[in-house]
Amino acid sequence: MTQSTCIVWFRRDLRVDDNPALAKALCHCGPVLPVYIFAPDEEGDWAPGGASRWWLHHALSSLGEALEALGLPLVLRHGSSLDALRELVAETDADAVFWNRRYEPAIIERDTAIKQALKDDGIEAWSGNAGLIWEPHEVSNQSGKPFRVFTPFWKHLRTLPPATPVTLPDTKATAPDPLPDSLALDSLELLPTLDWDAGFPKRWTPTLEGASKALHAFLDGPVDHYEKKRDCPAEAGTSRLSPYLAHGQLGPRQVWAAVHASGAVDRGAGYKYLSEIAWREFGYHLLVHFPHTPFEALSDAYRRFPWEPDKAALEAWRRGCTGYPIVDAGMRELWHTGWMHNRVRMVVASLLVKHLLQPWQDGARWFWDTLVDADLASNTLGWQWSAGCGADAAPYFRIFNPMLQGEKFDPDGDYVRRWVPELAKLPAEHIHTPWEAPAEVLRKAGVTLGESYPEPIIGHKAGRQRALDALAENKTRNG
DNA sequence: TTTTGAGTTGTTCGA
DNA sequence: GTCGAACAACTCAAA
Repeated sequence: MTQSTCIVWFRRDLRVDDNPALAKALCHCGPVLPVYIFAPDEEGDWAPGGASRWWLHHALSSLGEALEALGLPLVLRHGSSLDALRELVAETDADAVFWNRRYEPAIIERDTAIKQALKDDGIEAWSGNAGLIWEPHEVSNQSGKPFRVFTPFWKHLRTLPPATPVTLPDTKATAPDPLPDSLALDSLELLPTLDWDAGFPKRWTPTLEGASKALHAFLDGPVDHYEKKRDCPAEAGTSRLSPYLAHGQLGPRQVWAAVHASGAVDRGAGYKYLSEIAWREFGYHLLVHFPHTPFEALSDAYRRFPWEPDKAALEAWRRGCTGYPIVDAGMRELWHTGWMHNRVRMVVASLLVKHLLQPWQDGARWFWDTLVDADLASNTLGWQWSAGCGADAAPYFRIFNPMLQGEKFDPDGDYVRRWVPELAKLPAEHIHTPWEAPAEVLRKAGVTLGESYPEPIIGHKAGRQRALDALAENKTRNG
């Protein structure tokens, strides 16, 4: 007698190792059908942005190869997830669908409905955990409430055993016969039509092999100097694992275990990095417990903040034409590589929401569209933190001084030179403040302010004061 | 029960 | 030049 097929529905867990849904399916005895369904309309206004889709294309290609090696071709579908799953159930006579959970509010709602619908059809529907070390509903403070401050959250996590990676069973699986039709990857049209992504392949290897190499390259060296060098954008001091984590080519459990196995924690280093993994967990904790936060401030006091939306200011920021070199370098790094160094993300965010008084949601949306590591939980947490309106927010008076940040963290100006070539010939002394450079220095460097490079979009002192005034005004309004 | 201290990522000002 | 204080309001846990 033939066994029924089990469908593995891949989503943001585009890997073979440490994949509970795949592992469970391989224990199921019957044929296994891996499927990915591209359903951007179901993402609740957070369909993958352009950079994320570019990565997704390559991640799917890589996953397809890895599954092929197991003898399980990946089937691609497009459109309604429930319809596609039902079609595949019918085509393969499947009796089970397994997947790994996602935590975005719209996806939780969709998946809950799909699970019920499949059960009503008489199909076993099961979801596992591939995306987090500690799931949001397992974690609460002593009052039984969700945490709103990182440090107690992190202290609490350290009292809990971390989930460990799942290993695949040593069983051979077969694909269903006949195999259902698959769309061609290209037909999903995930790659940009204009030539915007030209610089991405130079920076990234968006494959499973690339994920593994990036993890080990980080653990073989940079992790030991992470605490100091992670703030210097000109250096490769950070892990650069975020896009692999965002697409599930690496799971946080794997990263956690690898950091420990590398001995970095025992050497005293590594701990700071693990706390960054915990920040990712904190982002998901907040997203699940406060599901309105991708759209609205967590803090009630910021719901009617006197933002001053200004299309021209927003556009200057997006294009990297604010006249603040460190900010413009960051925005251009983002555009050209789909990624921005974390220190610089804070600086550009501070300028947008404080000096320019633009709604943080506009910045979050631009990051969403342009980051290869776009992740709703981390993006929301980061922007609400910068705007001061979220959990464990930056204090209102923390208004970054873009010149000081540049001088502190890019002292030689190498980061600015790399991404703002029109300033490349300025000496380090003036590279973060070109408007204060003597005329002769500017002339020699070939810089004409207002022509080859803009004047600051707003003076630092004036922008800072306007932000403080808006914050005072907000306090009067709300409270 | 109430109080107290501390909290990712900073800047400015005045001594 | 360096250094400490001040810049809210609220969360959380320990005392």
